[in-house]
Amino acid sequence: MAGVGTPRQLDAYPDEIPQRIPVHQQVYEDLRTRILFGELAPGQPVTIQGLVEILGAGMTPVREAIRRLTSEGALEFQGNRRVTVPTPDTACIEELIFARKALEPELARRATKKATPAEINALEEIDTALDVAISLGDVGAYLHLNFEFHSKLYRIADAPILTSIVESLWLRFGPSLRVVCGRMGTQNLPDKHKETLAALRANDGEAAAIAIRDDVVQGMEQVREVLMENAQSGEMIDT
Amino acid sequence: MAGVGTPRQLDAYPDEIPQRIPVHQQVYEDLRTRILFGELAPGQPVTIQGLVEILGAGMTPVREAIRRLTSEGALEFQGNRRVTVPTPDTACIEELIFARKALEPELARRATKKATPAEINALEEIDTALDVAISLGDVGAYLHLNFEFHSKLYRIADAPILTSIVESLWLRFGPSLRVVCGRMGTQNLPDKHKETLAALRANDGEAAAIAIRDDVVQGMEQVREVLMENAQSGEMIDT
DNA sequence: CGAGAAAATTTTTGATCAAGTTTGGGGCAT
DNA sequence: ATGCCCCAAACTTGATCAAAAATTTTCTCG
Repeated sequence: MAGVGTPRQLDAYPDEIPQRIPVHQQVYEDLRTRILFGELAPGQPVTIQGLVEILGAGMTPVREAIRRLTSEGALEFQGNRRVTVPTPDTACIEELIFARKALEPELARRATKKATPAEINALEEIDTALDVAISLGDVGAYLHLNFEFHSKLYRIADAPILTSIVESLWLRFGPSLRVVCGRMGTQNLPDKHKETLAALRANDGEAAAIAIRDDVVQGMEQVREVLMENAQSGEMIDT
Repeated sequence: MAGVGTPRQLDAYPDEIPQRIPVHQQVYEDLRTRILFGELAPGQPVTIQGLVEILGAGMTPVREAIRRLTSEGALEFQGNRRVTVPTPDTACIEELIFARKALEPELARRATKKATPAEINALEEIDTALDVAISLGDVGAYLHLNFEFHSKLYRIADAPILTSIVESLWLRFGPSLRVVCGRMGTQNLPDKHKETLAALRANDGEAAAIAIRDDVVQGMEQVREVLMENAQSGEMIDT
């Protein structure tokens, strides 16, 4: 169906800007989003031909997207030719915590120096929407908005290399975040966004760094807890 | 004197079971090595069809390798469909210095806890070969051995995520390292490998962390200097 | 009449797809 | 449980189409 007729335009958006986004890029973004927000569960196998069918794309673009995501740690070679969404173990979580604590406070520091009032307001809007999502128990919206808050902060920091590293870390624990929410709901998910916003407004880089560090630690602690529960119950089924 | 410095030989036996390494993997490793050791200069364009001809591989595997390396920051999209070896600017070097200082000392700390005497001896052997390469002015051997020293240290640390991040940082400044050597030779390239080895032997994680941090800072300072010289002379030609 | 710029043509390169080949693994028989 | 066979999925290639760069041509103006 998707390949029939004029190959000029993909069927989704008929009258958009002629900004030809390549198929491999579209597939990459689609898959990345799905992984980041837990639409693909940890351990789930990802096949090339499966994606070819689902997405209606050719084999080469799908292949490229998978390689890219594998490179970023969002997918994992499972030995022989097989690719899955990785299931992080305790040691991985340890590493993720260390890396996030080492890098994200610096991004907050840099963001503090560069943020304009308009940008801070935009961040606050996201955080307000986030509170709504939490009170409604809307897990999908929570995950999207939480990532958007941090992602926007990184973009303000204007540090492309650090940002790309940190976002690749998000891809590694993203699938686990939905598991966390499934386990403990959205109610018990405290964050330090208010403190971060206050520090940005006060132009206090150190306070922002501390707020983000606390936010990271809190979040990752919960991932660690749920992961260890899963590991215990998983051992009874597996092996 | 490459004989001493190349313990890397993969398969000494031509008709052994070939372990079927996929072409896309081979292309990836080949290209990665070339970038890491400066065989491709910063700014140099990298074309798919060029690689297809040079490497004698199909189009799809080459494409996959390029996507992977782009993802790791070893290559860069240059606007419209074109890919080049990136030329880092001052801001990039700043970020690289920060990230390396934030992550590599921790790898040294972890390596100290895990290193066996045999592993430390292997590291020392590499460092000895490195000294030989320096005294001979063999830039290629120097670059390979220097990377091998650090890479082996990371592997001892047994932290796959941190290691993959740090190695992707190496890919970003690798091309510049050869420029550094071309500018100032191998004589004035001090390192802290002796101090690192001593700390490993003394099982002193903090000392190892400090030694590696100093090594990183020294190395990156030189990259920064050469980069700034190049930026000045480049401005006169450009525009 | 010549020089420079804009337009058209050629050429090079990137993007996508579909077909052929190989391989790992699950299922079935022993 | 073990070993063989078949199939589905991965790997690879080459062809085809589109887009951008390079080159040539042509037109206009001084």
